[in-house]
Amino acid sequence: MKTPTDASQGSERRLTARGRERREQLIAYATLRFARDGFHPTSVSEIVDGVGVGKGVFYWYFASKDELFIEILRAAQQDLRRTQLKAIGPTDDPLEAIEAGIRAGALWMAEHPDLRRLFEFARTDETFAKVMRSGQRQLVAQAAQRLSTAVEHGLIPPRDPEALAHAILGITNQLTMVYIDSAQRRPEELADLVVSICRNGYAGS
Amino acid sequence: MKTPTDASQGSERRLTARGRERREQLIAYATLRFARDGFHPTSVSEIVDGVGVGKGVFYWYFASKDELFIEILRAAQQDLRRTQLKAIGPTDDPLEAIEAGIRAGALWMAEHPDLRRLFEFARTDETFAKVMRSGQRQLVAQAAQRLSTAVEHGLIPPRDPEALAHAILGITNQLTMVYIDSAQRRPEELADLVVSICRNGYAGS
DNA sequence: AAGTTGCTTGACCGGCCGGTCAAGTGGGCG
DNA sequence: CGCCCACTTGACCGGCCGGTCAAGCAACTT
Repeated sequence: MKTPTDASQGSERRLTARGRERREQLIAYATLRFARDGFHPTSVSEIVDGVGVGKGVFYWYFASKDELFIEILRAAQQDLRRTQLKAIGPTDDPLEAIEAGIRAGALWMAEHPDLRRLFEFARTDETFAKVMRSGQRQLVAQAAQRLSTAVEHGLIPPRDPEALAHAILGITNQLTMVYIDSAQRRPEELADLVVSICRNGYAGS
Repeated sequence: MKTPTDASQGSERRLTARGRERREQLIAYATLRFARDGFHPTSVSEIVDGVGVGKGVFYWYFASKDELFIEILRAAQQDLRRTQLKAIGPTDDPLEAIEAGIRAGALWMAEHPDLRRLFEFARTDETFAKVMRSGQRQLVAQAAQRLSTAVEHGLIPPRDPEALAHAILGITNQLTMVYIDSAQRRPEELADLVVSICRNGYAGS
């Protein structure tokens, strides 16, 4: 939060290898607890107890409980976006790119249930909603770009690309929740389903 | 709310007209605050202060903060379901029924932003998630029923009706969030968009 | 050896939390 | 009129919250 150019990292302190390790340990355990019990119900004391360190350790690495949470969110959003871009690769076919993007998104959601739960909560809390909106805007922009290209090439009927991108997001989130958390299907199965419904709706061919 | 068949209510108190009014007042104000500031960050003290009564009044009408929240959720879910059923009416045409259901759902979401926000939070908190799952199951069952009928009549291609119902829910939630909360479009505009995307996906005719 | 700095400890702080309760208050009804 | 009871009050409770800090420890550098 000190370097004006770096938006995502606290990186205010010089850390040794041991320090970086401790930091990651705290992040990992906090992610687990926030996902399982919720952000507000999980206290800082519980986190440090769970890791087996004193309370001061937490405030050595993070300015506050909120800041830790925001860092978890930012890192997860970045990972999702990068995973999606990598999965698409350098394709020329817009339709193929769209499908690959949807599939990668669904797979990421399926494989990161904890982070998904954090996302869902964060959207409902005004303190974190703006972080979520920022990340979601980038994700939607990526997808809308590809959809727009497909419209220009006449590959799909003309429709608001942003609306479609949001719809894809909504389908992915909802179906992941149902088919991964409740019914415990395989991620690939989920991805196929999401792609199919996104493409065709309920009346499509 | 008093009928013994209603599983949501426990031992009720005999309320006078004045009592019922006070109760509704507390529910209304709590809904407002929970939606604006979140459930955990809003204290019981803030609620009674906002209404202008002593703290004991709250616990005269509600057993706990959690119970009040659950009652708000149950009532809202019921209202959504009833609104949807009423909007569909006694139609014979399955496709028409599906579209009317989607439209009514989207309109309800657009017209009840506070309750929508409560729903979103409640899904992320284990204490309330089971209430939400129960309500959502009923909503999805209603929709899946209609979709299933449409498949049987050969009006739409065969696909898992439950998956479609969940997809519709996901699209509705996501697009409402974007087009009502952020961009402030008219509810009817949103409803049209949701119906169109649900029916056709991104590649549909 | 002495100094520097990264890291750790855990008692402590003021404040707020959800919830309780003994003591009223007041409106309707016999 | 007098009583009952639905309703209201607000001080109070034990407990936990996020966050602080003086002090100690450990691993390098000089």
